[in-house]
Amino acid sequence: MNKVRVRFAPSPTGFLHVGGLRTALYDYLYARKTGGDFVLKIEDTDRKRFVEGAVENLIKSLDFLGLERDEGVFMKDVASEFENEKIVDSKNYPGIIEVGEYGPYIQSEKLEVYKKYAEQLVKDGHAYYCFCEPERLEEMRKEQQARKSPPLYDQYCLRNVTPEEVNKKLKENCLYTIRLKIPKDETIEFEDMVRGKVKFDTNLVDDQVLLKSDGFPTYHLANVVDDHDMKITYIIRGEEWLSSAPKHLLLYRYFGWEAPRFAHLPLLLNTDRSKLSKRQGDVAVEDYIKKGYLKEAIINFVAFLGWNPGGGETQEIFTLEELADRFDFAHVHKGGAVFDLKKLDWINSQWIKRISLEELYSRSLEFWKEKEFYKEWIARYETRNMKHEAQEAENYIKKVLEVERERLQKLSEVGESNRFFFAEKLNYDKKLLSWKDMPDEELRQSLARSAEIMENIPKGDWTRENLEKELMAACEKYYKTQDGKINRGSLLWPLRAALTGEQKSPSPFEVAWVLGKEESLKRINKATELK
RNA sequence: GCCGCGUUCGUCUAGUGGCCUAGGACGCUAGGUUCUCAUCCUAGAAAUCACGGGUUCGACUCCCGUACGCGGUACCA
Repeated sequence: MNKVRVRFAPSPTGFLHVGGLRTALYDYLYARKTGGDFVLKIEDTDRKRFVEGAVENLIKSLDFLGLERDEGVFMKDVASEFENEKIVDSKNYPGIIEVGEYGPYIQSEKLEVYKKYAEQLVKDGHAYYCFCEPERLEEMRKEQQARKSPPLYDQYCLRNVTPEEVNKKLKENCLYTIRLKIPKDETIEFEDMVRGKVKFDTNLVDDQVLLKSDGFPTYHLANVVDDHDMKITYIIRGEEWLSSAPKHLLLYRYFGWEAPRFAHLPLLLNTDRSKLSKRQGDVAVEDYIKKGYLKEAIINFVAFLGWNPGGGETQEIFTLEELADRFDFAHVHKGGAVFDLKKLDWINSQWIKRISLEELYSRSLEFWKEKEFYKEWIARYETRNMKHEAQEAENYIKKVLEVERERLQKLSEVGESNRFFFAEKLNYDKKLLSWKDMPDEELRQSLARSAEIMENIPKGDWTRENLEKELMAACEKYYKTQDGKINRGSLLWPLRAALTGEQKSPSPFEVAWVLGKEESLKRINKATELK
């Protein structure tokens, strides 16, 4: 059996779209699962929609997400990773290389190839030259609409332009296109990997333009030609391509090539069930990264939009490797899936709890750096201008993160609800300190007891565990009621309020641990002096 | 309009003719743990399986039709 070869074929019209990511992901997963090759090619035949920098952006996004490719288009700086492969510089994109023996992997770089194939089709009687002008075509379509008949090219040039006239016009450099001649009265049938048997009546298929008057091929020609050149065995793409599949199948037949298998994926939808669009929220993967979503979460979430591991599996958090291990087309859903942010948020919070503290720190750093309170706090460190201060600041942030991670949904929220960790002084009303309207005297006593306990914990033993142990012991000692219950709030609430100045926060043990002995005692002291 | 594809709790989905008085997850509600918040745990509400006909001893599952949604209908991909 042939090796599985799949490809992701984006057009460089902007950023990586989440729909595109889902397609690329399934490509990647299927290639990994089967031990096949994953190829990246670029479909840049539409010059009107081309966006500068889009190719580079696409590559970087895929790299960032960890969807590694075996072949095709790469950034130049990874050239050294391919030892025994054929590598060429891209003709049209500086800084980009093409790796593999079946290139070019960029459509704009093989224009002559498509032209040659289109002309061969004409020679074989499966395509013809068309000199119709856009205006006539449009009028014709309007008429067909009005007559309620299917909008198809009327084959004017096939019927009325003689071979002699064709030659003459060609010599005169008239603008022309080449159209595919669709046979009449035939049923094109194929087995889609997600939809099963799909049928089309060729009488309703248009004589598609294969070669445009600007010399560029259309998607239909280019796609078929280079999927064949690249020995692609499985075409995984969005459902929007399903209707043009018969044209592609015909092309494979006319060229005498074996057609690959198709898998048409269900669409990603807006909340109103229309095709996912910018209008109703973010569609670029980059936007989600900027909002503080982890790549693991985005991949995890997107993988489950249209696919599931089946068999009563209740676990939903999977790594890329685990997904690759389980992926199959049998469990790809047929219906479109709504992109539900709530679930993404949950998956993201799960991943925030799962990655290492080191990872959490380095990935959240850029978000910290945007916050005013962080900037001010770090500036205070920097004025001290000592080498070890930077390390100290990093350690402090890591402690904050350790305490904060279980309540974080997105990286962008980092520190937001715990600004007291970074404040020079707290602003709060004295009333906040009091637990259930406790009298002043009792409050003073409560804070004094906390302070005393903490004084007695040596700096070296300043851990969350020790703080909790000692403070809890004090609760039992001082605040046990007659019926044996322990009124922990009497000690813990004033302490926590003094430490944070907030109604809600992490526990006093955690806060004191992060703050350190000195700062904790200072804050308790300040609270005591409040009027 | 024409062609194609689809349709199970609000959302993602399990389900491949009897295990389904339809299961899980998110979200929601209630309770528990708890000094507060979050986490965590437990419970609950939530789908007449789009609708109507068949086929079958038996259908969410197969067939036909209808409705609705979406996609395509370009010298865009």
